[in-house]
Amino acid sequence: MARDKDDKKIEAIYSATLQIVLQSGFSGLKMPDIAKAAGLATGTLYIYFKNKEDLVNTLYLQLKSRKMKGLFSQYDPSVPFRSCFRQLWYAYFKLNLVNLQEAVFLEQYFRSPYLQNEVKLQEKQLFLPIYELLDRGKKEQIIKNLDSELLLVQLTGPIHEMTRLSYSEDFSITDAVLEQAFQMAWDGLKL
Amino acid sequence: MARDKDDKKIEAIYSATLQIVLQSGFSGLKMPDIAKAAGLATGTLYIYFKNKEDLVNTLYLQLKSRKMKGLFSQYDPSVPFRSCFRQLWYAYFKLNLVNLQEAVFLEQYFRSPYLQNEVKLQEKQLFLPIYELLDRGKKEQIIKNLDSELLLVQLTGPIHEMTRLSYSEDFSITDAVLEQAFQMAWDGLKL
DNA sequence: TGCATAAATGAATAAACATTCACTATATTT
DNA sequence: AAATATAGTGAATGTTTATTCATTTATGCA
Repeated sequence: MARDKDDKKIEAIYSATLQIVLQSGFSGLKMPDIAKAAGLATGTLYIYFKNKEDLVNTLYLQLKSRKMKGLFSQYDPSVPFRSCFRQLWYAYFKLNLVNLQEAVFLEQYFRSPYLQNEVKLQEKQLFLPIYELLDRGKKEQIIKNLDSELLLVQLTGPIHEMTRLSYSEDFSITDAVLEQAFQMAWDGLKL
Repeated sequence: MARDKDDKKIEAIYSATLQIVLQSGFSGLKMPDIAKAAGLATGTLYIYFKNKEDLVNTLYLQLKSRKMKGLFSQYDPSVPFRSCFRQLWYAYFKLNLVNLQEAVFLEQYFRSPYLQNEVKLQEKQLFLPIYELLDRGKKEQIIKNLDSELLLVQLTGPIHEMTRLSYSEDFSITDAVLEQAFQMAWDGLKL
């Protein structure tokens, strides 16, 4: 045999891609730029990925699986409703905030020509445990008895928005701010 | 003189651009496609706009001014706080929903290489009357005394999210749903 | 240590795309 | 109705960007 492929290089490519997408969107994403930012030659990208589309789609799947892990790794549906809710809210928030790059990539991916239709459907399953939790809260008469889609929008919207804000502005998200945001989310949903 | 430039053509170009950005994002925006969708020859685009960048930036300014008008045309700060608030919330919602295409364009524009730095600053002024309204609500002890940035996030986030949802899913936004969404927003903010 | 094999390189090529331009069509003016 | 000035056209051109490939470099194995 000979040299092995290098996992660190793959990570470097992913990281470079996310960085560029954050700065310039998908329309600013160029293979030579990715290579440069990853400290590689252009051709090297084609050893690890068949082409640009493959790179983008593989990265998407990668992020999705990380997202899954981050969101539900600590989740325990057996504790009281409000604790569940709080745990998931914080997990979702941190997921988005800590990895703004990834959040922006996903946002852009979903409006790009790379998006495959099947992917769209898969995405919904990711939130299945959350839908279940909301149903439970309605049954236990703790939260408003509204369409789960609407409730979810109310929950994720401010988080996504805040994530965006935290990057462009100098709005620092302290623990206190976080708790205030959670309180507003809760007040909006609770009966 | 001779033929006049045709305002309908400019509108067709704008409309085609918005449509494509909605479907494929900025990275899917190609001059030949714009021309085709607008029912024009490629070259015609260059009669109305210097180049692609000019087209995109001009459209941005256009949308921004429409947004301004739509948001504040009915606004009357002399009525009671909750009425003001409700009026602006609905106005902002309709603005986003009715013109999903425009909302997506703006979202993408702000992550594109076309974004000029000055534009970023101007954008904030657009919301000045809203900041004032929030300050008033805090002073009158009607809403929570939190950072306006945070309050705004809580308000606009779900609206943006819902707008996105309304396109991709078959989630129909009836008057009842709208009122539920408003109620949640209000419950989140009120003291 | 040296051979075999695959990774890595980056200049060369191909493909995609923005832009131009020689030409045509049409409206306005006299 | 002819003259003319400008809009409109789309194939041709130039530029940017994705991809390939001949060559070099590094690694694992005998």
